[in-house]
Amino acid sequence: MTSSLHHRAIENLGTRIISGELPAGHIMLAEKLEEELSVSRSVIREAVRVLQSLGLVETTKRVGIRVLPPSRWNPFDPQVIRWRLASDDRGAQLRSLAELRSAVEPAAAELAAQNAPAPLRLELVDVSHAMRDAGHKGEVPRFLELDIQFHSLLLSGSGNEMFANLMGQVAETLTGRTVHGLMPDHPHEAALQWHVDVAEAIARGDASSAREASDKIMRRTMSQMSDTWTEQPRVFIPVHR
Amino acid sequence: MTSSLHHRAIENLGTRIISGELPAGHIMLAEKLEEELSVSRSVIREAVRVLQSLGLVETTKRVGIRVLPPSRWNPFDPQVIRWRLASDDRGAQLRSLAELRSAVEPAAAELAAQNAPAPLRLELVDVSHAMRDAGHKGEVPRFLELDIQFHSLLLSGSGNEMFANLMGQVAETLTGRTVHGLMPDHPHEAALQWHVDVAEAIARGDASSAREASDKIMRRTMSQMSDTWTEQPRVFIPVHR
DNA sequence: TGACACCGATGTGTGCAGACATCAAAACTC
DNA sequence: GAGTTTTGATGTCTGCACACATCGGTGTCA
Repeated sequence: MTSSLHHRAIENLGTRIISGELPAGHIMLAEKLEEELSVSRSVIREAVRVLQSLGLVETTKRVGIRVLPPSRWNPFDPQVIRWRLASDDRGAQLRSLAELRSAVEPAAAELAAQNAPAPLRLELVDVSHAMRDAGHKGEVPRFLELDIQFHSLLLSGSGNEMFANLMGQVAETLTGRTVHGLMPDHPHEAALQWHVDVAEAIARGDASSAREASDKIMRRTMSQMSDTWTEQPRVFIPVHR
Repeated sequence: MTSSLHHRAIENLGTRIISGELPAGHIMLAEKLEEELSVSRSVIREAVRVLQSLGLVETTKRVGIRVLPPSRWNPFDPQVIRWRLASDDRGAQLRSLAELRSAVEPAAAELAAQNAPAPLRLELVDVSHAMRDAGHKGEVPRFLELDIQFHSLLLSGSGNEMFANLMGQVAETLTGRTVHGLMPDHPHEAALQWHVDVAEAIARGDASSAREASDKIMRRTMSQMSDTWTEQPRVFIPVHR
């Protein structure tokens, strides 16, 4: 069902808005969109309604469908993130996600040490050991898979559904990092040990150690990635009063 | 346009799903919804599309409109958060937001110290001083207003649009805390000073001090609020493979 | 006789076309 | 300039054709 007309219309407009092809303030008419995409009124209307709920457009009678500025987009929506990752803003989006991750994961580690169910703790330890092995052997694809699983378990184990929801985005950034050759074949030895430290601290319920080790991982990750996006301009969203 | 039929339909179904009145797995028929809400097909269809994009329902031909379990909801969507805050899950939602905030704000403080534009830094210092005054004088409404502004400026100053987007939710939790009488008339003296410390550290570009002071605020806030939600069950979202 | 694969009937979402209602921007009048 | 009318876009309603997943019946084979 991923190629319904409705879905394709959303994809078409969403991509074009976020890429900047349809700039903020640009006005579209439902009728024009109908013929442009060769679909009926209902398809366009339903698509516009979804884009409206994502903060990408607003509709005004007697005017049309107005494209909204980036400050109005919902930056947490998975679709918006995906579109931004596919646009020129890719670097800025990756940086934002990395910053969010590095803030959240240590907190998730702390919470997981306090709340995670026992089986999850055991699995986390297993995965961390397997990561170390795969890292030593230079098994890149297997390492990536374990890496994703490790961080997913960590976020999920926090028992905070917002943290857990970041699993998907984290997986995408980790995959992207590997695919784009930003990962060495043999991960840093200390980083491997930190993953084990996080897992074992969580296993024994040591919240502050878990946070500390996770924080080390995140700080290293950030410093590794930061040179990729030093050129990305930052966006300061005004405080509305 | 906040009371269009479309909007009311979304509101009606969204609240009922998140409140649990329409449980996961429950199946609705578009036709039934039409007569139940006394609106036409197009209104229902557009509303269902939006709920679908929020992860609240899925549609299957020959079956109907199926309500999805909470693990599929987009926990970052402002509407979903609002509906959860209005439901029995209120406590769990507040806890999740507080945990997210306490993870993000220190990171935002660190980033703001590195990146915030100069005028924003100055305003932050002014607001922190005004907060201290209002706190001493026991001016509760003004303090709340300044508190919201302080934390909004902080998040906005990070230059991370995801952090900045949390302004709305933070404002709502701060307001809720005050309205529900969880805030003393005279805020803790140390907490007032910590706000000033954060602002001044940001003003002079001292990232680690800014983070540290912000961390103190967050840890105190968490320990203050934690007794309110100790009974809330945690939800562990399974890791899909 | 029983198990299993096939296949058509059924019901529901998806997509289409056209009409009228509504309402805010724009044009007009005074 | 203030108030009024016109206009043109979205909002809402309705009837229809189509796609297609599910279910139950039918036929085949062991």
